[in-house]
Amino acid sequence: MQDVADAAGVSVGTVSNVLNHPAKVSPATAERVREAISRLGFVRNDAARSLVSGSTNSVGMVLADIENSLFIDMAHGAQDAARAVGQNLLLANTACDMTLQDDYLDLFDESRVTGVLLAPMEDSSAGIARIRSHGRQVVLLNYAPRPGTCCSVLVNNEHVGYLAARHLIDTGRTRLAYVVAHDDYQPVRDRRRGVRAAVEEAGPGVTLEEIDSVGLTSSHGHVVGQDLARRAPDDLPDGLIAVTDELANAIIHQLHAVAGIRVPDRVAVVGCENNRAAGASVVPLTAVDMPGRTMGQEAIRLLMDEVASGAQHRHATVVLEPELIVRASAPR
Amino acid sequence: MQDVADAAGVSVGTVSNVLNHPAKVSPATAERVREAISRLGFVRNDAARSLVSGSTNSVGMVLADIENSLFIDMAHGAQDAARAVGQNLLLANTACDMTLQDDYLDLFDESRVTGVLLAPMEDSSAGIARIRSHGRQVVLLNYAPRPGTCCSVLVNNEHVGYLAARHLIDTGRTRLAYVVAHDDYQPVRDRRRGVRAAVEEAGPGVTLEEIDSVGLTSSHGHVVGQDLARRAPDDLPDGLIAVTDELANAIIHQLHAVAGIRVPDRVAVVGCENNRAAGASVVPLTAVDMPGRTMGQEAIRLLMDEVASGAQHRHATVVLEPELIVRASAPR
DNA sequence: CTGAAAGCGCTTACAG
DNA sequence: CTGAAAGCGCTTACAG
Repeated sequence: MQDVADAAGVSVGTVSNVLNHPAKVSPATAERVREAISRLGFVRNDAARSLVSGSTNSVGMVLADIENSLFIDMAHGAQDAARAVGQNLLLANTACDMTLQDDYLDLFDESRVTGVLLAPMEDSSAGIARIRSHGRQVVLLNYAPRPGTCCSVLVNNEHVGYLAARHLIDTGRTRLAYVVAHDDYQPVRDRRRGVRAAVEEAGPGVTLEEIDSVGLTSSHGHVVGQDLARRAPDDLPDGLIAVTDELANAIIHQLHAVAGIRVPDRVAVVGCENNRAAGASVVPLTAVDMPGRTMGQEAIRLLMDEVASGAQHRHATVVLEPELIVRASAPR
Repeated sequence: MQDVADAAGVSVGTVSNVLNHPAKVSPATAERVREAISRLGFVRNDAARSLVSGSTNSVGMVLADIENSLFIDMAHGAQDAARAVGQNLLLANTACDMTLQDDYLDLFDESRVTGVLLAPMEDSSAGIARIRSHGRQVVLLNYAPRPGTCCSVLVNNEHVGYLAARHLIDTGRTRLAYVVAHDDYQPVRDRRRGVRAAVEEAGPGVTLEEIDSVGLTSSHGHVVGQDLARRAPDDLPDGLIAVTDELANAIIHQLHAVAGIRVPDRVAVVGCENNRAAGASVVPLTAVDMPGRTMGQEAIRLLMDEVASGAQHRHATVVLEPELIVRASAPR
């Protein structure tokens, strides 16, 4: 910066002003300074800048699973909203590793980002409390915070489960099964509640069986599908809800393509996320859609609200409603 | 930091030493300092730190399309390799927007990251040259740089096309079609060359038709599929290569599920990326696999090499070989 | 082993 | 409108 100042025959204060407060500088001087900047290839040092100002123009977003299109959607929405308010969005993927998650929270904390968006897979109260205690703002996505600890954007996951089960019941299915795993993951737990509520509401004509899967991914779904395929025909459910799309698709594959148990004729299947792959599967998947983009946008809005209002900020929770997307695996 | 020093009854220099060079501090003092740090919730200011040291512990990665599992794989590989050398990986998604890409390149440049990994969709020489001229190291992924301008990690995309076509020819298909779009995207162009080479090599018994699609996504594939389905049976190719998996899956869907033209019996189909969705489609997709994780790892390796060797660094290009994954859409 | 001091590259009142 | 100076929070030789 001193070099630029020398080259333009001004002081560093003036160079700083043309960069930050152009109105304070005469046009002629500004022009000379700009010319010097580009001639010398000067790049403002962000570290020094944020050291003085105490803040940055970046929002950090920590995602538990960048493979999952829901998380990608949240990142997209957040990115759009962040840019609209002049913030850059920096992404970090923890791959469900809590140590990594803590590292990234600390990294963003140390680098004094404007704030942090966190979409975790496990309770993260400790990490949140840690960086909040340093004054770093955090908004939680898709995971309810301890009451009053921070802002959050949630989907009504109970309603996700409810919509899925209700659709099956409304289309005449009476023997429902709910395939679930990873019950310590809050959204999963909530969906179960909704499934149960819909079944109870339907009365004694509808039964619910809960099938525990070892995990939430394709390979786990294949196992569940194989088990189901080995059952006596009378033991088969006629409507199945899988807590993730990936699970649903794998089960459909085993049932429909491998074992010849027609979907949806014999078993109708509903997924719970409406991931990118939902429409592309063997039998296009009926699924309850999670509004990822909107979640990301809302999260940025809450974060900027909090940053702007300072001490008088009140934490808020935004709960978005899911929507059923009907496809072939469980038609109308 | 001064607060910590006061609380522990030492100077700030000593506090800095327990953080950075614990060996230089007596155990008792160090303990007192650590206690003060945690009691006061002190967080080291990264900006000040990097202002002094002139560098950071973060690598920035700019991705053109976070929706594409190839890019996600590259991020994963890079993340693993980065952590192994004590670097954090910061991700930025440009959603194929070159303005955004330039913004993020500049952001990482200004924040003095250790280096930048860039996986673009278009020629990015200008941006690369700009930040390289400031001494910022860049490694290009999946896009060949102007010769001698930076390190890069590529896949032999010509061989991708070759493997796809060759597999169809080897399994007895003689009327090949290659569905392509976005020919200004280097990997796409390279794949075409490979397809042509395999067909020429096969001699006059094998023909190749090139079908121009408007774009690379599902909706474009549906259009191509519909057009094909309307053809007279004799006009149909018996082997089809789509330049992306997404295109391939959409075409299969139209042909097989909608129009009743059996895949692979009537038309065998091969995709060119082996994306996450490849195995989950109506007819599981035979595809040429791009080694995304390895690409990310190699990119970090090249970057750290360059950082370590300074002026005497020679740019290198790592070319990884693709591999054919045979599934039902084009069996052995 | 510990402390005092310089300096990293900026921004921001404050004079002029 | 412009310049000189202080200070942001650290790290790093250098004395002691």
